[in-house]
Amino acid sequence: MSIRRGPKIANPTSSEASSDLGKTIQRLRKAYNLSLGELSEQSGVAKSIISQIERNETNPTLSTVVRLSRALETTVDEVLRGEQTSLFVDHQTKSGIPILESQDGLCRLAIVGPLNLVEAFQWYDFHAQVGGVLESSPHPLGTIEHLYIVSGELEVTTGSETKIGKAGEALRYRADVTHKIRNLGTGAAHAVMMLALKQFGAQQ
Amino acid sequence: MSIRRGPKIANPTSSEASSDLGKTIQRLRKAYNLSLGELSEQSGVAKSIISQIERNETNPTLSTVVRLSRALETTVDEVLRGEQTSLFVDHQTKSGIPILESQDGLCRLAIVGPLNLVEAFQWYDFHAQVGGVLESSPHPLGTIEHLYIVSGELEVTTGSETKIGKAGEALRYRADVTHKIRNLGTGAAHAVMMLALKQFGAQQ
DNA sequence: AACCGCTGTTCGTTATAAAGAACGAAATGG
DNA sequence: CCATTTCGTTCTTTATAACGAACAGCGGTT
Repeated sequence: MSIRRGPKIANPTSSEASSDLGKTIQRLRKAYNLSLGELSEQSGVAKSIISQIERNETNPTLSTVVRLSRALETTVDEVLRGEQTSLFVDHQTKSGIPILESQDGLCRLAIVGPLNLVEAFQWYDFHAQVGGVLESSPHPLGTIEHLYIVSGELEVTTGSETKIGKAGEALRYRADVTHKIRNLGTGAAHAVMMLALKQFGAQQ
Repeated sequence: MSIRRGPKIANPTSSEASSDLGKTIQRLRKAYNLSLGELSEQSGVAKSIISQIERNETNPTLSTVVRLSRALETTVDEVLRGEQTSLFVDHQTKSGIPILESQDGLCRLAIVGPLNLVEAFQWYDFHAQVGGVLESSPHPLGTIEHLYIVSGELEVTTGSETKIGKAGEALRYRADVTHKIRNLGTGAAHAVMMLALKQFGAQQ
């Protein structure tokens, strides 16, 4: 147990690449709302292994990591560095990493639908508990955000304008400025968000 | 041998990540003029393994690839995609991959000196057989190239100007335009090249 | 309850990645 | 010419990554 071959590696199991891979993989998996089984199917990696990787109990093979990062629409390096990006949604950088929870822990964004999205559109599933606030820094110029409120009540502030939407309503607003989504209602809120980047089809 | 577990992987050994890692690793290693033993020492990976990796006879662990790509001053993704960058020297992208041989196979560039170079300077060892031509696309604006000819005779063309240097002479020219180094002499030529990026100390 | 479908975990097995030593082939040089 | 070094490869052994199946923990039905 003690005597190992590698004289350099401090820690036998954890991948030695400082930032724990596991947490990042898990964050991404959850951001896509995938279960271990689903990611296993998508990536071709046994779910038992994914489980172990997420808990840093194994030192995965390169091919395994490649398959996982492909299924998660990202690159190996991106997964490696773990980049919290510190903020919430930051898609400026393509293949940016969507993140799970807002700072207050009350909001949750998840990428919706099939993987392999085209660049121009991004779908999200948005959950906000009472009082939750999601603040996003500006997206690329021309980006429009569509918010379809499934249940609850949400207030959107973009620039200096503020609007309130109730269940069944849809809000549409520019997302190339700082914007906020707030749950001021009495219960949890659920919405579907679409981000349309400028390129083509800014409408619909 | 035949029945494998992974239903997805076509080829058991080769890392499944399309571009053969091995060739890239080897190209980088040779660009740094390292032997297997030396790279082994620098990276902490057994040289036998590096040998196998270079011949795509193994499916390396992530940590192994990380250690190698660190020692080779690059990133895992860079190594993965193999990116020939199609051209010869292309340092625009930091952590760019220096390449071994010119298209005609007659020139050879090798990074000189210790690893962990600072950004602003790059040292190369340059060998050109008779008739060899090294054509480089422009480096970042303001970059100046210094060529100290150790032996042989070289002709440098930068923009529209052409000069010839003999052994013991040094040429200095702008490298932010397409430039060519040609060995028109009767024997092989050997030179040391320094690339000075604009930032500070364009002279020295 | 017992029964599903789902989650994530653990277990047993097999193939193999990694290390180090040993090897043969060039290159060096005395 | 035969020793020495250095190169890359091959060999042997050990630890373990990956798999699939079996498992435990939960909600939700009938």
